[in-house]
Amino acid sequence: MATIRSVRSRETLLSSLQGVFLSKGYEGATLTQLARVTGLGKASLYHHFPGGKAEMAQVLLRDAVAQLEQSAFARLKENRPAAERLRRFVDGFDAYVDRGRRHCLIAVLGQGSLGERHNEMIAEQFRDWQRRLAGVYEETGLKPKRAERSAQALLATLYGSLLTARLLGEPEQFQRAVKRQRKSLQDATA
Amino acid sequence: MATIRSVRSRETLLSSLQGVFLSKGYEGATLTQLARVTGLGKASLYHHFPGGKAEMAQVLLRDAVAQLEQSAFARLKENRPAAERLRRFVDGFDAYVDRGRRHCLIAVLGQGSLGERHNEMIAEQFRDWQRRLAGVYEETGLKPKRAERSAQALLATLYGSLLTARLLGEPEQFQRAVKRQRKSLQDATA
DNA sequence: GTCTATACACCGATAGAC
DNA sequence: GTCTATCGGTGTATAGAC
Repeated sequence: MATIRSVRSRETLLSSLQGVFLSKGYEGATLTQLARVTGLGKASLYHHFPGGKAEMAQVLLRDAVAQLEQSAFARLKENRPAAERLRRFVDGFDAYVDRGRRHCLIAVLGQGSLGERHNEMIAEQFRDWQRRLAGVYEETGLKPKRAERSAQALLATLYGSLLTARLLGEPEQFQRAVKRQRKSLQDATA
Repeated sequence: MATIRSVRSRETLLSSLQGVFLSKGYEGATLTQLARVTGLGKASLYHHFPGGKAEMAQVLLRDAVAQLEQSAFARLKENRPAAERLRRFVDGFDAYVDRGRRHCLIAVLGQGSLGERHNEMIAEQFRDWQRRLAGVYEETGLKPKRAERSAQALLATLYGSLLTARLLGEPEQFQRAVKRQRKSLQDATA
């Protein structure tokens, strides 16, 4: 079912769908909009996603987790000094959200009504990410408790500055927050 | 139109409606649900809010701004040392979101599709709040630039830890973040 | 794999009795 | 001020031709 061309097409298809869910949320995204941005008819969407809107969101969610993993969290495993890995993680997150101009689909769908099982999956994923971040903080010399706190604080700062920057309509605020984080990670291990 | 009893009733009415918008978002909240939680028929809701769902959200939004102002930001104007006012602001925010168990309606509706005018109103409100926070930080001895950064960082931390704590289903994470903020505000001016 | 046409439920909203 | 009944519109989803 997946020819070489269709693999690329599927990526652009998913990307178009993602745009709608990002800006409208799960409930706000309608099949009419989803069909329009993809250039397909509604019925054609059901060929690609027999489960309808719920399946689209599910696929996009897994996709977003994979992308964020690849863009950001994978860098925690590189063969570099711990502090440098943390800095590169921050940069990866920065890139994933397009420097504050785009929201994170996981956060968008995680607050919504996609069902308890999905929320639990997202929570599990976040717990894993926090653990891994804490592990790297430990490598920089922090005690476990402090490392855990730093990991939580880092994620909170990234998502929080993304949120407030978007509420304000000023992506620059997010960029400045990222810059500060980079700086503080630099200083901590200078 | 507003007898003494109806004033109290209106508060509980608004509170019920708020619960639906908080958990379902604007698009996700249906008139059927809104009617059910209030114990009224759909048609009766239109007596209280002739503008329908949009008016309910608008009223609730203004209400939330007023509540957050009263619970938290008003404390920045008290006759106390600046650092103590900041600490009391944090505690007020903590109380407003019920120690991390409840989301902030402004953040929920702000990301949504309530129209450009509302988003601009929310952005303006946040800018004002940031300015006022920065002003108090200046009073603690910080230079304007640093004060502005601290204000942005404080709001980002509060909203970010609220977001991540809720994604994780662990309000305790928010409470710990609040505790840390209090502590750092204590140390900064010990 | 995409389309047109359509089913059918539910949405927001209104009419009008009480 | 609340209700029942109902409207028109749109939402998700499907049938079936091509």
